[in-house]
Amino acid sequence: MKAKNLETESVSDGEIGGEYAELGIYDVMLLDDTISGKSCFEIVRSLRQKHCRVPVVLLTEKYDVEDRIKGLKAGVDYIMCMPYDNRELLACVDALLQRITDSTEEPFYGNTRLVLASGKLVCEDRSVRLSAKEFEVMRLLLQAKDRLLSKEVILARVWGYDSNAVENHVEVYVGFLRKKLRSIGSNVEIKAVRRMGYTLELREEA
Amino acid sequence: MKAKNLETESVSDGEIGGEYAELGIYDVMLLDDTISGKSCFEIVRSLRQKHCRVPVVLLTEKYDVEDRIKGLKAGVDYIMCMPYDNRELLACVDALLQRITDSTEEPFYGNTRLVLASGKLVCEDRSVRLSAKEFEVMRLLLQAKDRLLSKEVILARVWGYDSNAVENHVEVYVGFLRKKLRSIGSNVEIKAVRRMGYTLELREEA
DNA sequence: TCATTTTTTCAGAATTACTTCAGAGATAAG
DNA sequence: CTTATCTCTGAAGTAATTCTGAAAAAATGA
Repeated sequence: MKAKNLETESVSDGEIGGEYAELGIYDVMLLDDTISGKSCFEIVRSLRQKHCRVPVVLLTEKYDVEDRIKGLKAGVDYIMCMPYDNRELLACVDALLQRITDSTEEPFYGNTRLVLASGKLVCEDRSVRLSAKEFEVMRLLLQAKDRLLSKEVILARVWGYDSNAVENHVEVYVGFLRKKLRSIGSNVEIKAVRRMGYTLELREEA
Repeated sequence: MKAKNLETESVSDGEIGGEYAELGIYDVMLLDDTISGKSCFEIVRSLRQKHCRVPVVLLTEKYDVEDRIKGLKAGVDYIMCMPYDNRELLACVDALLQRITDSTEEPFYGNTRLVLASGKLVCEDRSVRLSAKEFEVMRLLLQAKDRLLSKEVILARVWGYDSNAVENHVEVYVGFLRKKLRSIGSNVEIKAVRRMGYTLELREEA
């Protein structure tokens, strides 16, 4: 599902849905109570534990206060009982999407900031323009802060999970970004963690 | 058997199945009553005596209350009569798997914590990055808490039960981890128990 | 104590993963 | 159409992890 003029994709197995969500390529997740596999609560809880903040709407068969509490505790954003009013669902999805688009804070790390409006990487008084792909990769890294991002996830989010891009693309773009970071005297370093992925670190001063 | 999209492996001899299970590389064990070799009860009892907590589902031919009680006492987690409802079996396996997957909390011991997202071992304000293999071994040890882990089990889970890695690999990696634990001032110690394996302990203060 | 077994440590070798580069293909702008 | 920029590709170079075998140290038991 991407922005408005909602594109959707559905899976019937809860486990797999969870895996998809982790890829971080969706904007909102609708969870049906009657789904097979793990319980909805489990899916959400496990997503949250993995720091996946995708908004989740739970569609449930019956109204049960206990369940609702459980759901919310697990990290569900909104719960709707069937039969639900379609307009409410749409409104709710809109509201949740809003939250994302609203979070237009400029991501930063160390002395370096990514200016979304101009697509530039800024460090004190120096700046450098990023290409579209460079921008996407840099944004992901900045949003992850000091968490580790696997190449798989970066590929899925920047190139799309069904593209035929390979991991070398990520490596090449990380190379571009490193050069640009150096060129503006940033103290941010993109560190490769062998077999695990990439993460940001502050450059050690000599 | 791994998470969902269940991978399975089957053996027809109870004795051997028991040995496999002890390796600790399976998530759930389905035991068929009609199996040859030792009785199911024996297998389970012996596993439990060896502190192997792998969830066991017993599939039994006939409904016999006495047997059921016997099974549960032996340490079986769930009993199903044939012909059983596939959905019940799936639900039950799911629930059991859940117990495992739920332990996605960041494992810790003493003053030391393994941060899954960044792949770092953290102790108060100091931290150190682990390599992929170091990470796996440390995670196992932390998850085991103060239970004993044999080198055989560590090998099977980190290197795979069919790899040709030898016990020295485990010894070497335990060495790496000890050095890193010391480097961040952790009070956790990886203690070797001769002929048995490794376990975590708090370092004695002088 | 001494002999034996098991664990620890180490240094170098092998392997695997990452980095870089040069150039080809695409796409967009002038 | 030409030029410039961005993106992709494959190959070659580089570096870090992982493995290996052997020697040293520690534990066990006679």
